[in-house]
Amino acid sequence: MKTADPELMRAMNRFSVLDSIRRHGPISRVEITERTELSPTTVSAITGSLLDDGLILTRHEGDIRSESVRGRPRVMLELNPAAARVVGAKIAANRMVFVVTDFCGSVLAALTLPIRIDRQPISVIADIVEDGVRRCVLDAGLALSEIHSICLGLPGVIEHRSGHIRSSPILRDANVDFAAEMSARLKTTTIVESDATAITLAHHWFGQARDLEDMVLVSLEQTLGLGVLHNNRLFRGAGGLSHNLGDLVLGMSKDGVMRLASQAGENAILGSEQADGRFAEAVRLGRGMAHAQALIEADDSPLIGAAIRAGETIGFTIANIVTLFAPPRVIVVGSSLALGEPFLTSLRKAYALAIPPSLQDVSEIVFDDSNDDLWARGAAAVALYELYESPWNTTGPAL
Amino acid sequence: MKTADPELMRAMNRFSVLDSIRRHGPISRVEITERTELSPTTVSAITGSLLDDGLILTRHEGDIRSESVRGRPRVMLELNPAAARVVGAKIAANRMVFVVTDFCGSVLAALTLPIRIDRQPISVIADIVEDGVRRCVLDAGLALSEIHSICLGLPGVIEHRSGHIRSSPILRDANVDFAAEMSARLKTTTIVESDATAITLAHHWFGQARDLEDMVLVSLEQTLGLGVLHNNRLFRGAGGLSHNLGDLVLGMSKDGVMRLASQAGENAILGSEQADGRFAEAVRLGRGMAHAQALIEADDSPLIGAAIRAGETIGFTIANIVTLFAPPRVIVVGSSLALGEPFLTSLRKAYALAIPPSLQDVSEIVFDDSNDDLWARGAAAVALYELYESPWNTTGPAL
DNA sequence: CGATTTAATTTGCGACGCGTATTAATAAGA
DNA sequence: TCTTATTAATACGCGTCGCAAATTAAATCG
Repeated sequence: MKTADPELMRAMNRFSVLDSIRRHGPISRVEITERTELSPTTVSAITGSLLDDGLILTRHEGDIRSESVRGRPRVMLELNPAAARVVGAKIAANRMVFVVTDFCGSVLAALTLPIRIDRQPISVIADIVEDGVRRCVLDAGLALSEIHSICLGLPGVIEHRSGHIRSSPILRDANVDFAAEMSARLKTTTIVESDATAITLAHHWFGQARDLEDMVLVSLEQTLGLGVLHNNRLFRGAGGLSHNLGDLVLGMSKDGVMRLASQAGENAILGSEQADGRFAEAVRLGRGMAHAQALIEADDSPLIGAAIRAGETIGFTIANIVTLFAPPRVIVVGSSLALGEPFLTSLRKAYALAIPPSLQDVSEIVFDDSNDDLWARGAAAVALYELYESPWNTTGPAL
Repeated sequence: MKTADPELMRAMNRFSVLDSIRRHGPISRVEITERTELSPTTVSAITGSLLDDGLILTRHEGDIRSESVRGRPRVMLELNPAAARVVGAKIAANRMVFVVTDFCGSVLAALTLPIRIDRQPISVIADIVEDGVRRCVLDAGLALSEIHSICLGLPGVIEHRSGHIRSSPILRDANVDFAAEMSARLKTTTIVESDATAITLAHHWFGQARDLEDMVLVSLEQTLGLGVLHNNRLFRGAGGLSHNLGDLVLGMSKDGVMRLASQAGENAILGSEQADGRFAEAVRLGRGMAHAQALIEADDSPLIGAAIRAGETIGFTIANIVTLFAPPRVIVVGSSLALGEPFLTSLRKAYALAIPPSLQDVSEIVFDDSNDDLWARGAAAVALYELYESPWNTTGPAL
């Protein structure tokens, strides 16, 4: 077990303060005191040290309640955007999205590469990723040496702690130490993370879960992913292993197992339409969902049927997830949301049927169709999170 | 967020030391130093305070390596059994089991009431439970006032934090504040917990998960439960809600949802045999599994078929759990294990098929058919755990 | 019996968080 | 304009913690 010494105590409170500043914009010391329940003294000491380290800035203007308030005005504190920069990336089968963000998580530069990397050997993919990172950093007017760390989000079973990709639908190889590979290439600390986990943190920081400390996110893309926020922290399986919803088994028959991915994955839904040559081509190029959307609006009944079936399956799967994690909110994201009403309605209906009565009021389902940038930004947030947890001068009694 | 002050620090380290002593029997201070990575000074201070509080005892004999070792002999420390007593209970549909344990978790008295309480109103059940607790305490030669706290383990959806039973297959009523009810009746702190969670802690403390800090347990009784140990702690859903495996949905049809409980619950398996009057009677009296075992050994093919189907379903459900939690070990417990080879073989086979290749080596499955006492002891362990976390004299700098 | 070895405690130090008192910076009132 | 009231932030002193080094305790070995 981790041993508790003053240093840990300091680190915890420092994180607590830093997190308050991040979450609640420009914020005064008094308000931090209230939020963290730390004493004014401690807050003052910690913010002082954060200021010394250049992680935060003061601002004298922004006190909202400045009109007709008597005493000394509050000095507002905010993150120093220039304190560090990180790169976040979303790596998917048919595209990569890179962003460079500052210390606040604001995007400085974004780059989308619509490249189909599906099942290329690892070296090819690493080449493309390396290139993307370098270009995006350049676009931001920075040098790679100015980047503190990089986080790559990709689908599959990721072992965050060790940086290994145990398996990913977009890779040919299995069990690759991708973090080490990319760290060596870019000479910058690189971590890998499940894309679903990344977007989960993105929603916690910037999106629909800012107000929550527990939450579950289901991502419906070519791969089906799951992210869990538990007690304000990302919950990963034992050993830091990420979840992979698509691997869930729905049932068994003589021929083998029926997995969720084969029932409600993007390919499964669109696959029902593969007869049409133009459509298949669109799918291959990553435009499948856009096409599907058009077809559904034109009342393409086989596709609508597939969407309804998928929605039903996802619906009760979400109910199962709620049974296990009891989160107050489930956020559903991903390209499959483009299937529109037939899909969503059947999902909601199936969920309502499947959720056990005793959990009926526990969870609300929310849909969110943010763009790819948010995913990449989530990856960046993962990198920032690790930074926040151990701000370089962890020890720093002023001086 | 919890604010970190010296008190928290001390509490953490105190717990760490106490836990070392609990786990590793009589243990010397040096060894605690090694295990906890605390400094000898700190260990000495904390053990001193624990000794003052009467939570631990010294023992001068038990140094194993005492022969032909030069220096000053180690003084062994161990829990003081008399430091506190708690009651643990397992409440099931057709029986209740109570135990009184000492501070080490050793059973001082056990009491089994083979009473069918299925779906009685809450007041009736509370009466029986109250009676059972009182009798068991008496059997241990104690008075209720000497009991520090009580933990009741029962199936269903339990909200541990608030003490509410949101729903339980053995209760007629839903959303009962059972902890408050029993606390008032017994005038002793009473907590409620999912039975699966209780047995999970039992295995962590006394059983097949002593060496692990992550683990998942699946309980197959009349109800299907799940317990998760994550990072040496019990993992409960958001809000302290326990999991209830039986509510998991396997699929949907026009008539409604198909839940795991209806496919692989004890009643579902034995239900296939209800034609036989004698057998139905046995089931009603809680001897169903014993009978089933006999029938299976006598090659009762419909029942064997049911067992195989149930095993298959449980098998891939476990694979799904592993996909989500990636525990190094899954412990399967509960009366359904009595179905024997047909059941276990089909479970293993289904699991092997269903587990995603990338997780093949992650988890091992272990079966355990401990008796009911262990369940009740697990409940007692839950009570003790909360005691350990805040040993009364939380503040106590020697003096 | 003294030297040696290992265990446990004592001592001195630096860091932390907190409570109280103090200083800083503003608005309202005379 | 000057004073007072009010609120924000800091300085100081206290008690606790954990740790490293020194010291004491208790055994074995020659």
